[in-house]
Amino acid sequence: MPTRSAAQLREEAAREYDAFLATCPARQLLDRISDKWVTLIVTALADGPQRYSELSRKIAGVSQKMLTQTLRSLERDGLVVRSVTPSVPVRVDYELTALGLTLMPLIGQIKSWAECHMPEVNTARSAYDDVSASA
Amino acid sequence: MPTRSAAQLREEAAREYDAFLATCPARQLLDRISDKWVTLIVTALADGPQRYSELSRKIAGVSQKMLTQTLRSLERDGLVVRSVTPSVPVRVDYELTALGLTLMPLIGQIKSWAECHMPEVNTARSAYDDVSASA
DNA sequence: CCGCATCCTTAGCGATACTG
DNA sequence: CAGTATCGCTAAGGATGCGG
Repeated sequence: MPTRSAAQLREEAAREYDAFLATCPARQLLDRISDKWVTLIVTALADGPQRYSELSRKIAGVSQKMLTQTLRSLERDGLVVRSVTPSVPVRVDYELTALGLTLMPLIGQIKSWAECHMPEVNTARSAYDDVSASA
Repeated sequence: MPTRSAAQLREEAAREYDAFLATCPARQLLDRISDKWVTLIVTALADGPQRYSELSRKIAGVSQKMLTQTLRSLERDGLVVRSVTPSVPVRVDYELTALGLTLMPLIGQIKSWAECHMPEVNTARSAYDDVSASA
């Protein structure tokens, strides 16, 4: 049992790590989670445990390779657990861990933001492109 | 003046767009903002308007090319405004727009999460690597 | 100071084929 | 079903040099 609470440890971590520094581990972590496949997989898992094939179907356009690769990195970082049911054929489920659950809502907000603000972005793009074209 | 409020428009947009679909515009937008340089630039601009050189210094490890390129895409999407002061030498400032300000806190949370939960991720990685090594 | 253009290298990623 | 392995390409992105 630590002499400091989990919340205190996180405060210390926040002071110790700085993602603006190129060599800081937090920078690397930020690079990983700032990834489109991570975003889509984590939000897909918001609905609860999912089978590999379910994720594959839900996240349109993801290749086997990227799905497996990204799931592995999420598992390694402790955001996702992989559970194998040794039936025939094999059944594999993926689920967010407690840690993954703390990140999920944040990422979910990003996805929602993209969907909600699409019209404004489209407007901005048209305006920008018009000015560029007339130049 | 629209017959529907901005909030209503966003609700409609949320129903219309789905980032899980590969061809949906919201998917492309999500891909863009799920980018490490976007994350760092937007959070850097949280402190208010910044000069190009300030951003360059603050975001360690970013190349001129990526900084300029990412700023341009953010400008096109209406998240950032670029203002030029025609002095000699030229002074260029970047600032979040109203739209950018709505995204900034969400992205800021992601960055904070990475910094705060680094210890837990490190622990998870060690555990994962140990199991892999012993296999 | 700001940033565009060019070259060039790397590695991210998709497609395909094969296994328990 | 749920992967692993290999090939091959494209595009991201760094380095350098020039221009307003």
